[in-house]
Amino acid sequence: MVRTPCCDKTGLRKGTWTPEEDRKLTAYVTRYGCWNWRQLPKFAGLARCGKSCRLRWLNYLRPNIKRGNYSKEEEETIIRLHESLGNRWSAIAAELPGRTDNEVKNHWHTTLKKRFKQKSSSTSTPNDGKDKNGAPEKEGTKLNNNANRLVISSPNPPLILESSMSSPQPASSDQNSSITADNNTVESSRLDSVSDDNLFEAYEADSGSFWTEPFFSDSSYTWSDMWAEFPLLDGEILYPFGFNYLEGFNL
DNA sequence: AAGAGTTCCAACCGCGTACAA
DNA sequence: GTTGTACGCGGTTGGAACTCT
Repeated sequence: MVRTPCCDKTGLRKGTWTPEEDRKLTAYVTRYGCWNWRQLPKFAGLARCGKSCRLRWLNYLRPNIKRGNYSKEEEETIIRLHESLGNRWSAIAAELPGRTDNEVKNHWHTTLKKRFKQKSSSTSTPNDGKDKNGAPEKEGTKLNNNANRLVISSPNPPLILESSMSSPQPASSDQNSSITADNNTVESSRLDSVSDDNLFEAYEADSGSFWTEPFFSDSSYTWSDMWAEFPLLDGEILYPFGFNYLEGFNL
């Protein structure tokens, strides 16, 4: 699905994400987490609004996203939950591992709705006794929003250090951090020379499951997998908080 | 082959909620 | 209690891909 990229008045890009943007976002989020969606694009070197970054990550780039055909079981689950919850897509998607609310919603509108209508036309009206979302109006159906929220955050939210024009620290307190005091950059040689496993050893050891779980609840998907998918380009330096891109941004 | 119509889905937008100041 | 900020959710849109004529 390709949308013509364009720019809005503020210079922020809109429209289809390029592979380069995807790579930047993925590289940044997997390393530093989503400590602040609003600020993230600046540090990740993306000319996108935070909202757009969040959506792209959650609906497309996030690990373990299941794409492609829906199984019969998944479709039945969607139909069943839609009957009881209405258009609460995030709640429905929560019951379908690897599926996003957007994807579930799209699948409903493109495929299942028609099927459901055909099925129910012979029986009763589907919206009888339902609220504005199409959910049954009964006590206790109001969901706790927080319960359905995907929490992707660092236990140690990165801080912006004014004195050094520095930026949020990596999510772990890695003593061997490759961030240097003077130029605040990651040493590309280190990134280039170490294996993927070594690169994240310290992170995983330091922060344990807290840091990895939100992204890799499926243990079969690892940092190595992620970096294999989104490697740094030849000679590219990943600046931890986007110092190579800060020009033009007012912090 | 080509134009028209339809389908699919990525992405945008607006609103509601949570939370901090 | 009010205001401002950030985030999440659901509705909607736009355009490529696909199908039909």
